[in-house]
Amino acid sequence: MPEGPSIVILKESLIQFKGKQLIGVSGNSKIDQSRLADKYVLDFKSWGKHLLICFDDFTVKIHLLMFGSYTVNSEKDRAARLALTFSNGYVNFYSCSVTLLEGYVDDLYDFTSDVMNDNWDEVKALEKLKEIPDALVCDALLEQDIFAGVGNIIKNETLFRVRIHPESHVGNIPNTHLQGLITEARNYSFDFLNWRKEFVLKKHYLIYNQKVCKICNSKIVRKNTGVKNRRSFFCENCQTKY
DNA sequence: TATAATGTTTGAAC
DNA sequence: AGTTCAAACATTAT
Repeated sequence: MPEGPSIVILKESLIQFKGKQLIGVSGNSKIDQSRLADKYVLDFKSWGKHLLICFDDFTVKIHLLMFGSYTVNSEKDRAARLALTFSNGYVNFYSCSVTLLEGYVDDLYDFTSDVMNDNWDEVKALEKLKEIPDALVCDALLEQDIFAGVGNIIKNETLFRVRIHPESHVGNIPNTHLQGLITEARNYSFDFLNWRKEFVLKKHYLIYNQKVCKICNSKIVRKNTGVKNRRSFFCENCQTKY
């Protein structure tokens, strides 16, 4: 569920409730649910892995973390964390993080750092990468302040596509390749989005969870890398370590 | 069945 | 005071 493109799918599934008035709010979330009662949802937005439910003077942030889920117009056999009912249907969120943020969403988020957003700014991303030359690129890609929405699958697939070794130091990667990495992070995220919509994401994995390199047939290395210590899959032969 | 995994925050420990 | 790290949360496929 939880990488950026999946949250875009979630957002799109909620368009039917945009502009609608809440007629029911429940769930075991500890936010002040009375704030939502009878309010109109102005919009549903996403920023990276955050789903944002926008009200006039506050924003509800849903983060699915690793295992969160949701249902639209159906139930799960489990208590909902937050259940929102409208005149034309309802959405339930399960085992997720729910936070109420004061203020309107556009004053709270910088959408230029969301790889899925139309306002994604490659130049800013490059500038931010230049500020962390000592970081490993596997960590940098997971940095939500730079690449909001990129998760571990997108990280691995993007690095393989641009033939960069996950343990490369950011400062050692030539500019043209850094630029290519930034472009591909967004590019692959949209492939991810389209494949996930068609339920064919897994069969398109080139490196993630794979055993053998699809280019050179050599054994793919699986190793936890970086200070974030997340799983990386890479081909020593095809990906350059800078 | 035990394990590990698409993630992030928190607070203790150093 | 800044960093590092384990714990916590919770579900599902293998």
